[in-house]
Amino acid sequence: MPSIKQNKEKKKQDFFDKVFLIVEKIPYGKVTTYGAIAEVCGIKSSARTVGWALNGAKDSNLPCHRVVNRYGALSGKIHFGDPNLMEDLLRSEGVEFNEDGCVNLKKHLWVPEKIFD
DNA sequence: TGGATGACCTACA
DNA sequence: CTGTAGGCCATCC
Repeated sequence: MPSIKQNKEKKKQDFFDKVFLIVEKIPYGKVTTYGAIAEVCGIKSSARTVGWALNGAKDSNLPCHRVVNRYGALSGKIHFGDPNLMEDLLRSEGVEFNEDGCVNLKKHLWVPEKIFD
């Protein structure tokens, strides 16, 4: 029986590709959230999967340091190798932090466009 | 095929 | 506020 399994391979590549494109579009001095990316990717209910995608993105040239959680906390800083690297990069871009070490989403939150509309 | 993992989010006590 | 629980989707073994 004929099977078209190659379509499956393409799908996962598509998902990663979406996340890569969005993160790559994050402007200077701005940050976005996993939920926002997930929504644009079409998996709004699974911000978790977005983080997983970034897990592979950290090996890429993507500014993963501009991706934070809902509260603006640097939840993924540990995966940068140096926990201080993420904060230092954002501060270097003019991003402000709160006492809790969270990004001031009020001023630096950036929502990606639905490029897949 | 299915359990385990993951840089999350929301809700409830 | 903290802890617990469920969900959600993709990947690995």
